[in-house]
Amino acid sequence: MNIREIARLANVTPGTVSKVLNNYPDISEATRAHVRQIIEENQYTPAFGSKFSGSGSTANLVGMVIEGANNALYDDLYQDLSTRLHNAEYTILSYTDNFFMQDKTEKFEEILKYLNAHKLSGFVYFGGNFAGVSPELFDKLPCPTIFVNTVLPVSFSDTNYSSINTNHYDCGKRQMELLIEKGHKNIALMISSLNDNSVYGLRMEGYKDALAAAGLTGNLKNVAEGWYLMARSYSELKKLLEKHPEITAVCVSADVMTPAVLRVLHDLRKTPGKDVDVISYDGLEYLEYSIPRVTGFVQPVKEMAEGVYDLLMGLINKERSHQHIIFQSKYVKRETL
Amino acid sequence: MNIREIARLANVTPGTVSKVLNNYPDISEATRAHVRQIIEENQYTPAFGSKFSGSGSTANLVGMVIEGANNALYDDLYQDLSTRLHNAEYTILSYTDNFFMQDKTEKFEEILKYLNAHKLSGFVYFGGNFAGVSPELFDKLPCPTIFVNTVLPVSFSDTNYSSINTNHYDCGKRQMELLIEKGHKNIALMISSLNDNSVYGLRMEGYKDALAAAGLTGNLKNVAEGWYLMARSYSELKKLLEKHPEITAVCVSADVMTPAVLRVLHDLRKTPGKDVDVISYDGLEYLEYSIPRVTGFVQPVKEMAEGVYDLLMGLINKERSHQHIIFQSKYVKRETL
DNA sequence: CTGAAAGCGCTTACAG
DNA sequence: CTGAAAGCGCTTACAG
Repeated sequence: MNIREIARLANVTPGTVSKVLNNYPDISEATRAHVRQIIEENQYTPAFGSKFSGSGSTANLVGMVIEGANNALYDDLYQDLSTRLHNAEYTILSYTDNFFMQDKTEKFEEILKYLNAHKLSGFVYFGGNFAGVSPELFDKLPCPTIFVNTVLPVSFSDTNYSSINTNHYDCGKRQMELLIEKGHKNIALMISSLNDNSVYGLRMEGYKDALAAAGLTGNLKNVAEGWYLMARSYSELKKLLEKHPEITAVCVSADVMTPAVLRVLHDLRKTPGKDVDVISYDGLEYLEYSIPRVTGFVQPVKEMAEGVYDLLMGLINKERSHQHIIFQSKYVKRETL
Repeated sequence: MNIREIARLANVTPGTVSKVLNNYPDISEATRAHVRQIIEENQYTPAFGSKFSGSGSTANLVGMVIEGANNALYDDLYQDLSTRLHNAEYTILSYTDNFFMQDKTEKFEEILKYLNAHKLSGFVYFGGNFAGVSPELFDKLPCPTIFVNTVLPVSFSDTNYSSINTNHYDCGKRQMELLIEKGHKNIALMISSLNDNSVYGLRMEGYKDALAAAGLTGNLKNVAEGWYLMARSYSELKKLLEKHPEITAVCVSADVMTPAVLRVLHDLRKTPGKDVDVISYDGLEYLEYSIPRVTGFVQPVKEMAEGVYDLLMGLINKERSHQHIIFQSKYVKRETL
C-alpha cells in the first residue's frame, strides 16, 4: 500500500493525498474527509523514509544517544523524554554507547556522520566529554542539538548548540565540604575512575578543591575506583577501608555505586551515619528506601527532562534559540550524614 | 553533499558510487579505492531515508519498543541489545510506552502501522500482553519480530513470529511453594496490580495455584498493589502489614518493589529473613548488595539479550526461522529466606 | 567493470 | 481547490 494506491482508491492524485497527510490547508473538507477515510480503511501509513527524499528534510525524527549507559539516571531521563516525544508523534532514533574511552574528536565526527545520514529534526546527547573538540566541529551540527550532562569545550556564549546541565563541580565540592565541616579528617573517595572526564569527573574536581582548601589533600590517596559497577565498587572500597581503618567517611560520586558502599560498611561491621558517614550524589530512588536512607545531592531529573523537551520543541519550531541551562541539584539530608 | 556530488568528484556515475557504498562485488579495486577516498575526504554518508525509496526496503534498521518502562530489567536488556546492534552498524528506532492499560488489538494495530511506516529489517518488543489479539494480525507483521517477555495469544507452533521468554508461571509458583514449604501460613503478596496481565501477572497465577494446592487461598486477600512504584509499594504494603501482624512472609513479584519491602519491614521493626521471610523475582543487581541480601529468582538477562540478538540476526539474514525460546530463571538463595 | 536510464514513494512549486 | 509534472537521493536491472 503506497500513496499512489490510496490516490487511486480515493479518485484523487498522489499530490492531494500528500497534502491531506501533511495537513495542508488548501484542501476542501469534503475531499480531506474522503481521503482520510480511505487511508483509515486501508490502514495506510506513509513510508517514513521517503518523506526525506521528497522534501529534503525528515520531519518528526529525533535522535538520542546515551553515553555511559551504566548510569541508571540517564535511563530515567531517556524514558521520560522518549515517552513525551512518542506521544508528540516523533520517531526516535537512539543508541547507547558504552565505549567512553575513545578519541573525542573522532567520536564527535562519528556523531556528525550519524546526524547527516539520518537528517534528524533534533538531537539530544547524554553524558560524555567533548572538551578537546574544536569549536568549528560544533558549527557543523546539522540540526538543533542539546547536550545533557555533557562536558563541553567552550564558553556558554556559544549559540550553535544548547546544553542542559547541573552544577556538578559545585555540588561535588559541597559534598566534600559537608564531610569536612562535620569534622572528618580521613575520607575515602568512592569515584568512577581517576580518568573519568565526564561530568562525574567534574565532581572529583570539586572534591580535590575542597580537600585542598582544608589542607586535607592527603585523602587523595584514599581513592576507590568503582567504574559505576557494583561488584568493582564493593571490592575496591573494601580493600581501601581494610587498609585504612582510620577512615570515617565515604564521599561517593555516583549513586549507582552506593548500594555497594553500604554493603562494604555492613560487612566491615561499621554503621553508616554513626561509625562512617556517607554522602552520595545523583538521586536514584532506591537510596530513599535503603537502610539507612542515604544523604546526598539529587539531580532534578523531572525538570531536566521537561527542560530538554521544551527547549528541543522550541528549537525545532524555531520559536526559541540555543541556550545553556544549569539546573541546581538539591541537598537532601537523610540518615548517613 | 549527496551521491551525485561524490560521483562528480570521483568522475564516475552515481550508480557506481552506490555500488561501492553497498559493497557490490562487480567494481574494480581501483575505482572502489578511489571512490572510497573521495567519500572519506568529504565525510559523506548516504541519506539513510533514501535507501528505502530506492530499494523498497530499509536495510539495517531495527525497531525496539519497551512496554512498561518502570521495570529496570528491561533497561538492561535494551541497553545490551542496543550496544550490540549499534556495533553491528544497525540503526535503532525505539520508544518506551508506559500506557499499558489500553485495548490490546488497538495497540497491536498501532504497532503494525509503526512497522509499516518505518520498513524495518527487524523488530523487538519487550513486555506487554497480546493474548486477545487475533492470530491473523500476527500474520501481518511485515518484518522478523521477536517478543521478549510478552504474553502471547496462541500456541508455540506459530511460525510467523518469535518469542523469548522465561518461565514466569513456574517460578512464581515455586516462589510461593518455597514459602509454604518453610511453614508459612500467613503470606503477603506484593504485586504490581491484580489487573496486570503482563508476564508479571503470570507470576501471580503461579502464586494462586500454589496457595490453592496448599489450601491457603485465604492469603489472596493479603495483596499489596505497588504498580512497580516504590512509594506506592511502601505505603500499600505497610498498610497491609499493620492490619495483619500475623503475616510472616512477603512474596514479591518484581524486584523494583523490593527496596520498599525491606524498608517497610525495617520501619515495622521486623527483621527480614528472621521475623518475616522475603522472596523476590527478577535479578536486579542491587538486591545482591542490600542488607540483607534478597533471596529470589533471577532472569538470565545476559543470555536473553544474546539470544535475542542472535535470533534477530539469523532471521534478518534468513539463516534461521522463527522459534519460541524459554529460558529458565534461576533460584538464588541469599539471606531473606 | 562502468554507464545510462528507469524506478522507489514521497513532496512541492506551478497552472488553471 | 485539484491535477500534472518535476524533483528529492538513492538503487538496480540492463547494455555494452
